[in-house]
Amino acid sequence: MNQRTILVTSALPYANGHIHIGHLVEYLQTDIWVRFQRLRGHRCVYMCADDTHGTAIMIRARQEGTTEEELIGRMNEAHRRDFAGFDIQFDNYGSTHSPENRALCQEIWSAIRRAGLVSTQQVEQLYDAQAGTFLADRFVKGTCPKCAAPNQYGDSCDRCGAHYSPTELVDPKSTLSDTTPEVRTADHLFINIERLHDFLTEWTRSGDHLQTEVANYLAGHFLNEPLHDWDVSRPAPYFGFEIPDSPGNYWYVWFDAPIGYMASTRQWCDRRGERFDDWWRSDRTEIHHFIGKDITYFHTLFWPAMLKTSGFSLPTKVHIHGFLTVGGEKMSKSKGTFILASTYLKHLNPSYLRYYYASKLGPRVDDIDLNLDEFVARVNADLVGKVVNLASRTAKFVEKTGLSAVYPADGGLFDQAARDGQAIAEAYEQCDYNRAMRLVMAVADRANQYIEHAEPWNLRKDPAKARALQDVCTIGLNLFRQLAVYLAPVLPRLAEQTGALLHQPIARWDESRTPLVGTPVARFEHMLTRVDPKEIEAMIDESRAADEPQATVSAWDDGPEPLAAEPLAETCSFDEFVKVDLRVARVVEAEAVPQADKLVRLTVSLGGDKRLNVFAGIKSAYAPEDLLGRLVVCVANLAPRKMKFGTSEGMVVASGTGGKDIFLLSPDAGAKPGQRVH
RNA sequence: GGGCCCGUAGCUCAGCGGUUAGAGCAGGGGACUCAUAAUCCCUUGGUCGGAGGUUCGAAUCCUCCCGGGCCUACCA
Repeated sequence: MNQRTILVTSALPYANGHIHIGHLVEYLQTDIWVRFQRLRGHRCVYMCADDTHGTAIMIRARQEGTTEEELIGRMNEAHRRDFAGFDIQFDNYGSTHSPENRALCQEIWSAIRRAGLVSTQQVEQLYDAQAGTFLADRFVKGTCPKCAAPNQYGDSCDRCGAHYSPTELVDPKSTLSDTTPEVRTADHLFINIERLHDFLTEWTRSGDHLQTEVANYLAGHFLNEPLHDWDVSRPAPYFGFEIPDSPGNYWYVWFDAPIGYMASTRQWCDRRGERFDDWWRSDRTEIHHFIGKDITYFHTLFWPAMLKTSGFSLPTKVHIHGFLTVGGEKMSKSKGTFILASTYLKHLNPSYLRYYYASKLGPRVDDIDLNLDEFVARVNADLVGKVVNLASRTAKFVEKTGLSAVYPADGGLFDQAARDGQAIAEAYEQCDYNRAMRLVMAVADRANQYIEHAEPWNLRKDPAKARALQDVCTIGLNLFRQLAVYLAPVLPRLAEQTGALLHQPIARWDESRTPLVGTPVARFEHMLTRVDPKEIEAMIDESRAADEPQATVSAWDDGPEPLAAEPLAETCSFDEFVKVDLRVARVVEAEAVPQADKLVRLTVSLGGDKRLNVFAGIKSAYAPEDLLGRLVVCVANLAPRKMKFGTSEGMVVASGTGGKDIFLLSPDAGAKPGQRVH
C-alpha cells in the first residue's frame, strides 16, 4: 500500500468558552479518523489551536477585569486538559495569538495585496464612546423602528421580524455602557473575492473536495451570483493583529483563524525539524479539514481563495458535520444537557462517548442526537455485552496455557472477519463510522455465536478435551483481537488493554489479518465497566446546578456595564488589604464648602472624642443636613492631604459614576462608630 | 426574516426507482450458565409524516402542506 501523507485539522475552538459535548462531536470524529489513518500505516498529523481574536474576547477580558492574553492563556490550558481527557491526540495545539500566525497572516496578506484584490471602503457603524469601541449589531439594543417593540437587537426585530440597520433603531443603547452610541465612519479593507469566482466554482465541484450536498448548497446560494467583497479588517480597538500596511486596522478574526492551522503546523515543524513546505506547499500531502456546518462558508470559499492566491496547497477535502442535540433538543443549560467536557469526565468514561458518537456519525451533514437512554443501552449492550464479553468468557481458560501454537480450524470465521476489515476500513475512510460500527458488531455477533456453540465451559470439565478448550479460546480471543483492531481508532484504551492481555501490542490494521498464536495470555481484568445510569443523572444534575448561579444573577437583572466601565484592579494581597484601615464613623458635622462645586466638609466621629475632618466630593448627591447623624464607612488611616479649604484626614467611601449617581456606603444597623471593617 | 437538514417498527437508524420494507435495542417465549444478570435461539411489531403528481412500477424522483431540529443576522 502506498503511504499517504495527510495533514488533518479540526476547527479552532474559540477561546471564549469551555469545551462541551457538542464540540466533542467534531474532535472525536477527527481523532478517530486520524487514528484510523495511522493504524493503516499512513503518515498523518493532527493540528489544532485556539481561536483567540475578536471583539468577544476583548469584551470578556474587560468584564473579567483581566487582559486578553491572560484570558486566552487560561482557556488554552483548559482546552488542552479537556481534549486530553477524551484521548484526543493532537500533534500540535497552538494559538492564533502566536508569532508564527502573525508571520503567516502577513505573508498571505502580502500575496493578496500583490494580486490587487484589496480595496478600501467606508463602513458606517455605531460607536460607543464610553467603552471606546465599535459595536457589532448584537451589542446594540433599542426600539424597533417598525413595530416599536422595545429592547431589540441592532439588526432585526424579534417581535415583527423587520430588518434594519442599527443606525435605524429608535433610542439605541450600547449594551456595554448603556450609553447612546454615535454613528461613525471608518475605513475597512475588503478582499475582492469575486475575482476568484471561476476558480471557486471549479474547485467546489471537482475532485470530491466537498460532500455533494455542500457543493450543491454553494452552487445554489453563493456561486450563482457575484460574490460580495469580504470585509477583513476591523478598526481599533480590536484584539488581534494590526495590519502592518494599514496602521489602526486589525485583521478580522476570520482572516487569521484558518491561518492558525498553518501556524500550528509551523510550530510543530520547528520543533520536529520538519519542512513546512512539505505540508502546505506539496502535491503529495493531503489536507483534510473537519468543521461544523456553521462555518462552511469560510472554509469552502474564503479559505480556498486565500490559499490559492498565496500559493499554498488547497484542501483535499473539507469534511462537514452537523450539530449535536440532546434528547432531540438543542443543548439546554436549564435542562442540564449543556454538558461540559470536564463535567462529563467527572462522571463517565470517555470511551463511552467515543463509541456512542462513532455509532451515530455518518458522512453526511446531518445533526446527530445524544439520547441518554440509548447511550446507556448501546455502550452496555455493544461494548460490554458483545465485545469485551468475548475476552471475558474465554481468556481465563487459557491463562495457564496461552494460545494454541497453530491456529485451529474455525469454519472460516477469522478469514471472514479479516475480509470484513476491507469494508470496515472503507467506512472509516468515508467517515461513515456508524456503518463501520454496525459491521464490527456483526463480527462480534458471529464470534459470540461461535463460543455459544463450542461450549468451552463444558470442554473444561473433561481433561481429555484440554486441547480442544485451548483451541476454542484461541479462536475466541483472535476474533476478539480483530474487533480490538477494528475499534482501535475509536477505543484506543481497549486496543492497549488487548495488547497487554495477549502480550502483543496492536499497532497496525493488518494485524487483523493474521491470527496470533502461541503467545501467553495475561490474567483477565475488566476492560470496561457498564454505564451506571446514576452517573448520568449526577452529570445532568451537576450541569444544571452549574447554571443556577447565573440564573440568580439574571433574576436580579444586574447588567455587566459597571464592571465593564471600570475593570477589576490587579490582585491585592491580604497584607496589602489590611494596610487600609476602614472604620465605621458617624457624621457629626456637615457643611457645604461654598467655594467648591463638589465638596462637603464633614466631621466624622470614631467614637469617644476621636474626630476626623474629611472633605468628600458628594455635594451633587447629598444635602449636608441629610448627612448629620448617619453612619458611614471611612478610610481612617489615609495620609492627611492639604486642600485649599483645609486638611482632609480621611475618605468617606462611596460608589457611583458621579453627579447624582453617588452612593455612600452605610453599615447595617448595630454597627458602632470606631469599629474596624474587615 | 433567510437558509439547510430530518420525519421508515416503542427507541436509534439502514435502505434512496424494481422481488412479500430491514438491523440493533426495547417487548414476548425458550435455551445456556463460561462471562461485568453478559450470551444464544425463536418471536410480536410498520398503510415508510400527509396530499397530489411523474412512472409499467415510489419509502426511494417532483410539487405543496404538516411536524421536528439546526444555522444565520458587522458577513449569506
